[in-house]
Amino acid sequence: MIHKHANATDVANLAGVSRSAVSRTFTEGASVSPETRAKVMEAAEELGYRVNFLARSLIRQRSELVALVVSDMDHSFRAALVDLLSRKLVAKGFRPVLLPWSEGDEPRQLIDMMLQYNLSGAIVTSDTPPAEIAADAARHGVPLVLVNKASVDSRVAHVNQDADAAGHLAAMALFEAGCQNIVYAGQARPSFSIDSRRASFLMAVATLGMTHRSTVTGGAQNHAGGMRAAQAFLEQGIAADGVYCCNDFFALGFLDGLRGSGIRVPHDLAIVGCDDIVEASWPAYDLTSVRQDTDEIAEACMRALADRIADPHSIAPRILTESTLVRRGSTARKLLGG
Amino acid sequence: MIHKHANATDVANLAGVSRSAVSRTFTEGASVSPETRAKVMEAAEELGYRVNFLARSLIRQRSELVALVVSDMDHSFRAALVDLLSRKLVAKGFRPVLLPWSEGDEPRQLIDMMLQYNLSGAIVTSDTPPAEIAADAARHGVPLVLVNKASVDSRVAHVNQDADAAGHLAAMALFEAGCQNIVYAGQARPSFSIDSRRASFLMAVATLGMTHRSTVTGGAQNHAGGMRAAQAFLEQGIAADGVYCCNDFFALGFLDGLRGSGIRVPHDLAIVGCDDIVEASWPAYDLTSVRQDTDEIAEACMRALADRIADPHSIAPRILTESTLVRRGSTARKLLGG
DNA sequence: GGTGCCGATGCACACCTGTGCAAAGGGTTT
DNA sequence: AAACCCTTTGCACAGGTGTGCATCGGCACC
Repeated sequence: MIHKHANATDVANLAGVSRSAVSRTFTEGASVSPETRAKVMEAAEELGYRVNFLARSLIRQRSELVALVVSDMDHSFRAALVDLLSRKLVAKGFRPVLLPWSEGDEPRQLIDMMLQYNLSGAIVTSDTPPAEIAADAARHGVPLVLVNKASVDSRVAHVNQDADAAGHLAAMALFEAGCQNIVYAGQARPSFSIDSRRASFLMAVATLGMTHRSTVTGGAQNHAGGMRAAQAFLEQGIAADGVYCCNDFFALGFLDGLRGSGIRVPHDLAIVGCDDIVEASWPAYDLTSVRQDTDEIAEACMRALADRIADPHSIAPRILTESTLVRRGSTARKLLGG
Repeated sequence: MIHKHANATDVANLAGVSRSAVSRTFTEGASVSPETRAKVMEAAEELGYRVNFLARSLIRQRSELVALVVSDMDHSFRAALVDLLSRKLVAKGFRPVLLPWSEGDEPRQLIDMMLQYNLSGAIVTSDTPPAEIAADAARHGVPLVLVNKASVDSRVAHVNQDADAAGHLAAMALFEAGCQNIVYAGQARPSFSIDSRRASFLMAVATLGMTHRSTVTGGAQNHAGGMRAAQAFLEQGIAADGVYCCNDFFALGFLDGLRGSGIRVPHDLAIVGCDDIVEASWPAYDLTSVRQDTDEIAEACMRALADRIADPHSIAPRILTESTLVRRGSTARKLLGG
């Protein structure tokens, strides 16, 4: 048998109070006497009453929904971040709406959603820069948090990896491993987070007295791209003893691309990645990596979102997240006495 | 400047028609003359009008929101499935609300959501069986689709891997590799999808004349669990030439756990996993696997959901998804002339 | 006892849309 | 010309809730 879902009016009738009393019972900070609240709660329990959030959101002009815009979810760094973000959002009473993003998608979809659902906010971890989205969000007063993206609007919050520190850590790892001739491996297509890490890495390489020999690219920033980059590296016969890859996924592909070539890691070639995804720690790879703490990033997103919701018109925060170096076998040359 | 979001009434005034005409213009299958529709569209464009889905959902008693309940999103099979599901849902006009699920979470959260947001439906890919959820969903007429879970209610749709076929394929892969003495490796905690695959695998092992030597376990069904299982396998000195792992993530850990032990894969020991996650194809592992086609699963979920929405009171469909064997190096013993 | 204050309560409006119903209008058939 | 049908349109109600405002009752204080 299908129960018709109970109304606030139904509860009010059963409890012998006005509907306002019911509403106030379920509204934080409203003024209700303990006795009325008790009566209401009892009646609500009996009827299985639940506040209708659609109606609540309609009148409050704000829903508990938060858009989670994400591309490349098959990348485990992204998957881990989405997992953490959705957990933290739910813990705070929000509802994350997952909006998968593909290269070349119309930004209209997100803008539509912001208005159609009175979103509480949106968190964007996609790599393609949706400039219009930022402007529209700001114009309509929808809190927006961008992760690892170039800053586009002073009313939009940003959570970015400290690219300078990250690039420096990567260079330092290769330096400590005794490297002199460095190769940077990454994708061809420009991307804000990747490009800024690359710039600061190259600067640190120079500062530490190492030489940037060459840059190899390999299509997308994933495993296949890394394999292709390794192939290019081998074919060009570049004389290098250290490689920094744009991210871990790519670095794992690079390592796989070297298999069977006779080049030994780390003895002949030290390798460093970025992100510290879980696969980097697996024995088959044992990859040294510049760790991005997904928990810290997610936490920063929550802070930024709360800030925007509390005061949407103030200047938006820009939070820098720290990176740490996780030393593993792929840069252990010195320890091996090489 | 913050635009007050335009009303249907605003659009009606600007277009010189009634509000009903505006509503009908944006309602599929409603009766509006082409001229009125044109006038309305023009006015809507000018005001940047968008239908408020909260109000629409409120009156239609049904929102476009679909709950996506998922645990272990750090498992790349799950991440890939969630990615596909959310893409397909969005393509059909739904909005996936991500509800991360942890072992031991209260099912109340999902039930609340079903009623508070007038969900169009829910897709559950979590492993822990929320029996109450199924009953409540059926009682309130909310379409529910369970993926790889035991059947709990005839009004709930199921999308399950054909476990018999999958178990048979795994056994066949080991048989073709020339194996005789088989070990099953998996987690200790019971799980419907894993357990049913195990049962049919063991039956096929017997049918093909091979011997099930032993079962080793290793905590959770992830990489760490696989490594621990390999350790146990080595310590117990089990005489086996073939291993079937409960899933790929676990199998990769098992392979990593064997490194340095002197056991060569596939020469001394053939290994088969299940799921065919992307990492299985990486050269470092080159794992033979029983493939679960995530696209087929996601497509089946969409069909099941559509079926439930169209006719919530009919008997729910049970869709079996096919598995295929992806042969790779970890069972290539015969080809090597071993 | 009168006055002022404060918390609790109910009324009524607002949030924004979909749709049944009746009416209107135009075209076709008898 | 009347009768009929079909498409289009507007009115008004429904969906379920939050909250400002006025009212009311009780309590403290002078």
